[in-house]
Amino acid sequence: MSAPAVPRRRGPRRALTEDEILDAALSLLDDGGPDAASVRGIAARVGVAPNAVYTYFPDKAAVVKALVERLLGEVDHDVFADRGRPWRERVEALALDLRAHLSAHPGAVGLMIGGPMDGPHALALNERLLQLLADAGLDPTDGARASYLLIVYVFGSIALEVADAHQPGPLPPESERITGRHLTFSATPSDAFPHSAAAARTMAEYISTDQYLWGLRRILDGIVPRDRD
Amino acid sequence: MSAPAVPRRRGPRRALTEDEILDAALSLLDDGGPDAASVRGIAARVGVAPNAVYTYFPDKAAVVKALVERLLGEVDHDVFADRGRPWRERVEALALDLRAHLSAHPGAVGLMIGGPMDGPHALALNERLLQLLADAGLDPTDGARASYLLIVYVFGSIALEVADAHQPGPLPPESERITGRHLTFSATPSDAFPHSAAAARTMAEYISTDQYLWGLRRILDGIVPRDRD
DNA sequence: AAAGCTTCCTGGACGCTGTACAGAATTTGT
DNA sequence: ACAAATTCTGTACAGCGTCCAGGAAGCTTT
Repeated sequence: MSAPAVPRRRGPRRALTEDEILDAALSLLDDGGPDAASVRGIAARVGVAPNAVYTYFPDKAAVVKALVERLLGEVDHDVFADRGRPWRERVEALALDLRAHLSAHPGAVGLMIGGPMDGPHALALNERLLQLLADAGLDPTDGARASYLLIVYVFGSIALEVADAHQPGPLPPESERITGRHLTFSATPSDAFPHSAAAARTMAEYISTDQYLWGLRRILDGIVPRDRD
Repeated sequence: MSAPAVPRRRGPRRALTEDEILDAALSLLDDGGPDAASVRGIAARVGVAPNAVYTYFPDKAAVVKALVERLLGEVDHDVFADRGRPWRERVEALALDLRAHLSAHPGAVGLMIGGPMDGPHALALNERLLQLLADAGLDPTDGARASYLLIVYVFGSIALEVADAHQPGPLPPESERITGRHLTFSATPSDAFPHSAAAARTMAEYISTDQYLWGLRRILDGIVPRDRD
């Protein structure tokens, strides 16, 4: 049973696997941003000639697509599929999980929203979200609409967050980025932009987890109004 | 008074203006997507040698930045600044205006969210949105948070919408894109993805103006709860 | 065991990219 | 008239994605 049972095809053994290529691409992406994840760079990292990559993927776009799929797959755990918990908690868990996974790879976020997310893992994610909103009592149409609203919010937030980083490489800690933004916004001229100048502190925190959750909860309130007292 | 009064600097007259370069860049972007908007392409379009572009902008990133700023500026009209109208209407007008302007240039959307939007026109947009939400009765902190929530939604929606286009060039009509998506989603296996298969119609309409407004209204409801009857 | 077919990887090349450098041409200030 | 400043061109370099031809490796058939 340990035998792969796969009828080995002809020709020399492969020196690599698709996964090793994706590993290399991701680590280059993390270190040096999108420009660093070149076919030549990937090949050098795994120790083959540049064009050997084309044995595993038809072109660079396919590498990117596979990488995006893999990152989406990492999230597909059932952290938020526990149907015993309140549905709001489950949505928040999913949203936080996605943000944590994706902002760990800032260079990949641009690639993700640069093309349609129509792979199997994206579909699986959508399915779970639809299930979750059905559990919340939404009818199928509203559930689907709400699902997309949430997806737009989550990916939009993450995209704007990583776009705020001024250089490639891993994101600095949140507090550091907020401090930097605060320094920038403090220079806002209060005569031309009075509201902006007054809101500098809050604007510095646009990229914070607090703002992320605040916005998410406003959306959930809009989807399923809470009781007022 | 028609005299520019600008003490012409030395050297030969400039053959172009910054705006002509941005025009060329935008039209290339519209026709052939991001790849087509190369420095060489721009230079050829305006009839100069490639490196002449560097007389007007320090590098390509500066061209992109200026182009993004210009597109944001086109929206800065006071369509939504009419403080006599209900604030919800004004937000919807802004959101629709932004979507119309930006999705007219799909190739530019990726460039827009690829970097921080911190130019003067972006700031002006933020200022007006803050003003609008202050008019709605929100306190400064909630107003700023709500402002960012709306920005995330608008730009996230547009980004996902243009990412759904499978080829460069202008977006096909909405109805056409929805039909194409419906064809795709109709193939969803209903055993593995029951909710998705059942919601295929709604999912095809994710990129529609209806869905866009539906999501926007849910967000507005979440920000300022409507009275229930 | 030998021959043949299939597959993998390499060296080299092509056309493209952004951009740096040197020089010729043009206009202004002295 | 001369000097200084500015613009644009020609050329070049390194890097990019990708294609092609060819040698090496290994399974399949004879």
